[in-house]
Amino acid sequence: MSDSSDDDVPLARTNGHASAPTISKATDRAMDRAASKARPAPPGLSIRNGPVAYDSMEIDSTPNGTVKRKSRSSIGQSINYKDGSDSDDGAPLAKRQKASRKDESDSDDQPIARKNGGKLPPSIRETGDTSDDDDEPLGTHLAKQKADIEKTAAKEAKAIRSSAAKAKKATPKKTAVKDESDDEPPAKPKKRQSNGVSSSAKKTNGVKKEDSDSDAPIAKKGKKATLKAAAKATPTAKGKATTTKKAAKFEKEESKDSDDEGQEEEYRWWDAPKKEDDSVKWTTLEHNGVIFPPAYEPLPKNVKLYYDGQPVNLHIEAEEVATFFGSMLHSTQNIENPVFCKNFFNDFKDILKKTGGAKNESGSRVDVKDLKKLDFTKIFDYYQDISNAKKARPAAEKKAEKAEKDKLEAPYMFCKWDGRKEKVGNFRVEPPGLFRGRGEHPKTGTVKKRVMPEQVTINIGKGAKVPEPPAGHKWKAVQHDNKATWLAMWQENVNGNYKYVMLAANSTVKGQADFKKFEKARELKKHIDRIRADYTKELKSEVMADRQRATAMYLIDRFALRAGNEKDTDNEAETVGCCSLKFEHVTLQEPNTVIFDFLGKDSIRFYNEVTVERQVFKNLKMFKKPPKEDGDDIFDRLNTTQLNKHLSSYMPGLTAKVFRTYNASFTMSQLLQELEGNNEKSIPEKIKLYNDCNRKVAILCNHKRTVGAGHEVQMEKLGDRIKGLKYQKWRNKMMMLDVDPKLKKKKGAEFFELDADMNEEWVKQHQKFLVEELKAKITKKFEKDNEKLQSEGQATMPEKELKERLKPVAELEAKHKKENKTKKVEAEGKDPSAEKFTATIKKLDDRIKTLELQSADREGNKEVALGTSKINYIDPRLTVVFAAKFNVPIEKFFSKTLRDKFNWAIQSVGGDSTWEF
DNA sequence: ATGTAAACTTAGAACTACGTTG
DNA sequence: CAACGTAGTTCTAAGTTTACAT
Repeated sequence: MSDSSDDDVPLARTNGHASAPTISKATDRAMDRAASKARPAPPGLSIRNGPVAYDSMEIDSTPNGTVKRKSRSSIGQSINYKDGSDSDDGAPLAKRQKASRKDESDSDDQPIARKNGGKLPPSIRETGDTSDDDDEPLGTHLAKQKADIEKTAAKEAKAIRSSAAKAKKATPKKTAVKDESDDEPPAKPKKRQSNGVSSSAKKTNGVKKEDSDSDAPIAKKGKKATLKAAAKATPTAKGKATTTKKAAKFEKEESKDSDDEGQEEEYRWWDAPKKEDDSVKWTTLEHNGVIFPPAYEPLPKNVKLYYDGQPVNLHIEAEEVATFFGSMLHSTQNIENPVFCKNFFNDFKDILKKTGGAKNESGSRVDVKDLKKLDFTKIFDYYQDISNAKKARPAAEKKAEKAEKDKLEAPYMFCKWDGRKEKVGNFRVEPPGLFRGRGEHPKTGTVKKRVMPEQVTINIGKGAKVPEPPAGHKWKAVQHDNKATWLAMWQENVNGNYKYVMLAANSTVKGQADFKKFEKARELKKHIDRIRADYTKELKSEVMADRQRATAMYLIDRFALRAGNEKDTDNEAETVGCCSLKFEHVTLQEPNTVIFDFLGKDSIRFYNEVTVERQVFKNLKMFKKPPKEDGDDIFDRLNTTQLNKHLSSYMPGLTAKVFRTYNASFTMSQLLQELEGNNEKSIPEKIKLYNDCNRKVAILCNHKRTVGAGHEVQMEKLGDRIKGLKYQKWRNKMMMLDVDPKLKKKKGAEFFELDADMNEEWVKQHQKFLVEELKAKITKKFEKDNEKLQSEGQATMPEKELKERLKPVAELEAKHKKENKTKKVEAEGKDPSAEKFTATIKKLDDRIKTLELQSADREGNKEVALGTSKINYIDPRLTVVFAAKFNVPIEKFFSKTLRDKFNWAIQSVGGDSTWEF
């Protein structure tokens, strides 16, 4: 259908080509008819993500003139500013071959030729199973389970939902306890309030006691899990009679009810009744502000920047900028990135201009116009030396300094929030430096300026003492917004982003927010059936916008994509999420395989081959219909606002991101459930099982990490160690034979053969290695002993002694020689026996097994980051329950900080292993 | 409706501490 | 008992979402 760009309905996005506003039945039918007759594979994830090299993209996008967003050659690319030296191939994530995927990419959405008839891509077969309706990212088995569970859950949920809704409607509304309303000036407009500037304007309207709400309708019974704990702690929040406006303001109401016996004792908010209005975050707030980074320390006279071989003098401000670059010469990743260099150099030249330029020794101006002629190595070395010296200092000194630092920071570490001591997260103002944007960030390398107090806004309780700004300075503003949780804020100069000082993860506010997040995800369980049914229907909507929305929801639900806000392409790296997917990010293969390949958040590559429901496939094909081409949006009639608005009609607060939480936690819950029956296993094994589940979730969420350069080497080392053990095992077998030659018959010749992955060549190599190792060990010991003697003022041992000590080395060599020649191994040890050797072999076997396990584990793990999902997506209560059920101490899963962060989960679920997500 | 400021969560890399093990 | 690797922390960039302004 010709050009569709001229339609009445406004487009969600205005770049590039648009799709028609509606889809006629005829169009749909035509697509169906033309479609391949191949039987679609069951929809579902085909766990085929990862591979494919990432080097250049062959198609260099063909920006279609008009577009205002510049479309780059999508993914690929990875500019490889790798470590200079060897710099391999530049593929960022290591080796991976580019999948052949010969791309019928473009052709496929065209005239709908039936292309590869019934041939299914291999990945589809992997998903096996023919159940066609419901499914889940983690394979069909899990999928079915999920479907079942949900069906029932959803049903009862529906009942609960409707009755609950009714009940709610009646009471809580009034509960809102206005109070607010009569306040006059918007003492606290919900948000917005330009940088606190307004603060002054604010009048002291009596912060109408919001307390009153706390005693409102305690209708909410704590969830049952809470009950027993509640009994013990029972805060009786309602007892808070008073609250005469001002009275409560700064007084701790503690005095009254506070069951917080131990003053400082932890506030068990999870046992407390829920507040229905949580927009007010605090009533009193005291803190000490922020710590500014130390002032710049000029370089010593003898350390200079060089230009064109000549040392140059700089104004101190320019010098500081020079050190930003100079101190990171080791970071080839940045230093070799032309964008980084260009941005830095521009900024550097600016500051030079502003500060009088660079001067040579005789004081005349040096025109700095080529970055390549700048030599920072002196600066670099200087900082290296300093850091080395620092590291080398005696422990005591280090400790002292640490203590000093701690003392300095102590006042900032905690704040007083509603009278309780709470930990502050990031009280340090970010130091100046070079902005390190990720991926192809257009601004990477630009100077991030020093933040001055004049840029910092303080948010603090009305009656609290305002922290002193550094001498001679003042704050940008001081405000008292109790609907905000931050203590201080400033705007960074590079991108104009806001930076906030907030509380630490283990604080009450953060904990409550976290709890809320997971509860919301759990609530989604109750609506998911309806949502899915709806979008499934809407996949066929005649309204393009609705059809796109439904399709996007499908992708978000099924494949855990992020929402995908629109980005400012010339000031940010080009990454996408669901709503911002572009033509080139999705490849379609008949009959129903979709290949996603794009850069997501943090420029992390998302590569996934999946099978989808036929209708989804058809829709995507439609959304890619010509004249759309590279650079055009797939969902041109959808944006995240529209999507979220629709979602929230299903459930208050439902947004795209909730699906990720839901999916991750739900999946984890299912996977852990499958672990029932492993109770007898050892603790390490159970941990491993848990981690395996964790890993699957991480893969689902596409949480990656770059594999360190050293990893390859280490894997090899590990492999060698395993082989070494296998070799020892073999030797032991041979020794058995030496003791009792008859065993050969008994056990079969095969038993005594060398492992398949080793040959004589390798053995010789290994023997050499063993010899060297022994030699090194002895020599080292000798030297050490000598050193010791020397320090004690005694005579050192002569070389002769070393020779003597090295005798075993020669013996070992001889032994090897002999063994190689005779093909036999003489039994070692005193009274050797076959039994003894069997025992050692068994031991060796065990070690080999663990090492192999570890090796596989590490390999599988190398580019998957488990932490992110554990910290942000998996409901911690799942882990707590698992730990309890399987008798594994929670420390095995949660580090100290995580235990603090998830204290609410640990406490509220406790030993109760019946809790379910 | 749409654009934008603001606020808060999520994210991987860099740095540091710490337990293991040769 | 140092050296090493990894696990845990810190840092701050990069998302999402909300609500206000227009």
